[in-house]
Amino acid sequence: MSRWKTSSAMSPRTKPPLQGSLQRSAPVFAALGDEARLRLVALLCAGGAMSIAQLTEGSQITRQGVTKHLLVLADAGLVNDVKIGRERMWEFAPSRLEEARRSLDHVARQWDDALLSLKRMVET
Amino acid sequence: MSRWKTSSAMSPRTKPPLQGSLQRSAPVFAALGDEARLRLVALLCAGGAMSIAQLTEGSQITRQGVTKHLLVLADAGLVNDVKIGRERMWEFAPSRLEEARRSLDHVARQWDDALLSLKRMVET
DNA sequence: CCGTTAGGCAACCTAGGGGTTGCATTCAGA
DNA sequence: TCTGAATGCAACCCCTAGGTTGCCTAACGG
Repeated sequence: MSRWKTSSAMSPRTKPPLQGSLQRSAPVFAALGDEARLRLVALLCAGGAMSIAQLTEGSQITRQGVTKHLLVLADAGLVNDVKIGRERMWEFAPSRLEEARRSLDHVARQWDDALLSLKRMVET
Repeated sequence: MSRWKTSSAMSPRTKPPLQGSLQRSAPVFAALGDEARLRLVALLCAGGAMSIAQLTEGSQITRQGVTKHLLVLADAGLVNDVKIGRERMWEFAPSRLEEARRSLDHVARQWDDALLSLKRMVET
């Protein structure tokens, strides 16, 4: 039950924040919140599709570890996999990351607006 | 040892990814990767400084839980706290989030570039 | 001076994350 | 058809993230 208490202490006309777009980005941020996974994202982003073995090489962790990270990224919708022969190629999927970017932009803009209206209040 | 194997399978002139700016954003993303914390960020972002009690009210979790989340956000540099009387006011701190935004922009741009050069290769 | 309200501290609990190892499987190629 | 590379699967381990409860402290407001 995610009801919002419309607290009377809040400034008037404050609409309930996070009506969804930000909330939905939480899994994406969680997936990005790990250096190993950030590395994978950057690799796939710059180098196109890669196999697990390729992604593992040059890493500290095991192939199985890499696989798990890839699954996490896939759950978050940040990567897709395609089987080619005995290999499994992983590729970056930009849509969810775009969404997350927009969420951050939205938050930042909200902040700017708040600052602006505060400034206006002070100046008046 | 985060050495990069300059894999001969990679396309030429591929510079080591994540030379730092993205890597440093991992804690920020990790901090944002939780709905409760996203809610806090949005609240502080829109409503200015708030006390712990204010932030707790209308939430599912305990005051202590909120406190812990605030500490996580503070560790990530996303919020600041100021003690006023017996209250402790928390406010949003935009700099780290800006940095994270830029990181995402960078990744997205890298992806666009990769697509572009691929397209160019195909067309040639 | 006293009740009440806002927080801090510490202990505790539980589930899941990150990582590993070992073995089974599948497919490419000589 | 035999060997080896590329994965999949499952079990296991350890530690931390979330979350709670109980109690203690500090400061308002009378």
